[in-house]
Amino acid sequence: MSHASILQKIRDIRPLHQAHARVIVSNLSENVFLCNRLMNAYASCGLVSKSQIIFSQIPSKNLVSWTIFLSGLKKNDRFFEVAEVFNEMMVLKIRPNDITIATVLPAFGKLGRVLLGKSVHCYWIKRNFGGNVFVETGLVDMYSKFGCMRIARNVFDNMTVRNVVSWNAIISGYSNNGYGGEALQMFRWMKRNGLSGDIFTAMSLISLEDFRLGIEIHSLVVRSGYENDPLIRTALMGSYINGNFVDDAYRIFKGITKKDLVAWTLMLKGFSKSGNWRRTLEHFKKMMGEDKIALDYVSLITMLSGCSCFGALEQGRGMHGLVLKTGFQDDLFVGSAVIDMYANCASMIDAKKYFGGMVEKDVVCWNTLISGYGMIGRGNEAIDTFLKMKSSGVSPDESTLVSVLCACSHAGLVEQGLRIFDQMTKVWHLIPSLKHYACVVDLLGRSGRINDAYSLTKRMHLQPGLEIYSSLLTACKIHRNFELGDEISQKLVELNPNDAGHYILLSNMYALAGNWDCARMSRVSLKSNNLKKNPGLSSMEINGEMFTFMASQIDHPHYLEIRDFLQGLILKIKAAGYEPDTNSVLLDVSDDVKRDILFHHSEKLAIAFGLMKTKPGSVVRITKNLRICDDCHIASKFVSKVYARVLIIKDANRFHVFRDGICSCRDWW
DNA sequence: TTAGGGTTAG
Repeated sequence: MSHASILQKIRDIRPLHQAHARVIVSNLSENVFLCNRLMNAYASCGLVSKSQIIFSQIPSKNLVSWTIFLSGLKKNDRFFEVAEVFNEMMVLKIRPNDITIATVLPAFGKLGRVLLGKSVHCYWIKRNFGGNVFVETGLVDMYSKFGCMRIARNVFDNMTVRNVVSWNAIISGYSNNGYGGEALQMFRWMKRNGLSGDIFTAMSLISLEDFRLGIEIHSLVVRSGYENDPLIRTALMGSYINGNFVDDAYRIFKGITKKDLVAWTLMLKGFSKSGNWRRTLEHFKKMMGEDKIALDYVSLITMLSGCSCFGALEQGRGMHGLVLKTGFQDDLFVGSAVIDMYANCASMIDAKKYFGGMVEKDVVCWNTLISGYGMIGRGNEAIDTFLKMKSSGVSPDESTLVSVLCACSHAGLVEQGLRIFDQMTKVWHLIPSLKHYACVVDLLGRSGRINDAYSLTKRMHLQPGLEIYSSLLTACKIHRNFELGDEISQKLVELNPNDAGHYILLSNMYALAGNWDCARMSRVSLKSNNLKKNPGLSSMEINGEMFTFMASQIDHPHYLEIRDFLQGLILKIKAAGYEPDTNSVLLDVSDDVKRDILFHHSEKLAIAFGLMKTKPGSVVRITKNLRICDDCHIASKFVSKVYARVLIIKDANRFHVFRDGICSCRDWW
């Protein structure tokens, strides 16, 4: 057999090294044809560096050498280098052919290199002699990854030849971009064209989370013989987790004989998404212990983001340690997850320290740090960080503006926020989105300029949506503007009749206005629509263990000791001047009942438990899933003074740091 | 030429 045909078949490293040695011994190491085959074989074994060395030593590279080198990089997920090498080709005026183009398009899609992708598309149109199903499918896939579904569809519609891969590209494109209906329509159209779909089609359809498709997908999976395919199973798990059916996902997980990293990581997300931190931790320990799974950057990010959501600082520090141990400290994604974890655990010193130690910082890292300062009410430091970011040469993006505006809003820096908004839109030519407008409405509304906020929503070039009206309604509630509040609430309910939050806000507002009939009516419509209010939960981590408290939860394992402690606590803070704010109880009941409800708020249970179980003088950290109520806010200030403790409470919006009778939010929230 | 898990802002 010739050297060439041997090389084509080799897919193992050892025989490949032997064959390579023979090529060298036979004095053939300058033969382009053989070198190309060698490069291909090395890349297929995952040894891109070898392939790179051979490529650099070929004296007269041809187009095939370049294409094989690019394809090796792509096969090994080295997309950034694909773009670099392709650019080099362009500089050297080497003209790519159809195969080269079909090779690089997916890399451009994954990298989000829109301009580069479009210019290659133009080049291909100019020199095209007819259709090419590989290039066209690559284009459909690339534009789908860019989120440009119109262009993707246009390319797809103009294809003269389509295979199952082309159909999969357009179906997954629609599915990944949130167009479930269109994905389904294309699937039906594909079937009418005589194609039944394969495992890729099934994966895209599974991720649609449309359970009505169940039987159809199931039969497709069975027919294609992939019923037990681990990929199909993990896709199903993901779908269940997105739909909040964690136990169903876990059932599938248990049935997988060889569980890989993706399956393990998915369950981490599932447990933490369902609010079960204890189970998340148990799962993680199992994953690290008995199954000895090596962590990668995605699994690290998943755990870090869990610690961040639950405010689990001790566990978070442990994860930080694992980041260093596994060598991911220079990864940008992991970096922003670490910064976010520290920021969400109210430890800005650690967040800033990690940020400072990063070799390279991208826009997400900066944004994370800015919003971290924002959440804790350190608005000036957020603005300062924003200015440093600009002078360091990193361009702000849409999220930067959201982070800065939020920070200004939390700190009451109205003029500064408005100035930055003005500058970003006029000088940086950033087109404001609904989110930006929602931030500005929030900024104006909180400071009492409700009319300015309202007229902005009428002036802007976009149709106001849920976000804008929610911000307005919150402002109406804070500043007791019941008339406008009523008008806005009606709009919110019309826009989304299934959101319990709007009914609650409306009911609370009527209650504040003393209009108990309307308040009751709003709660009745909540019930008649079968909607449930999210229960208020406060949680805290003590010695790495998470404790969760729900309002009036008398069956809590620590209830009796908490109740006794709480009685003493109330007496002590009352002696210091605390008066229960019964207005915070938006129910039409007697003052005695109101006080009883107030004293059993989840925050107060958590505070009592925290004071009992932690060392005197140490910081008590609590995370609440909803906004902290007025009375708990007042009580926390007294507790911080009377017990000489720092209380850090994170609510749905921001942090409140109570120290010596004062809150860091300066009662601005 | 198509594939499952991931970071910021509300």
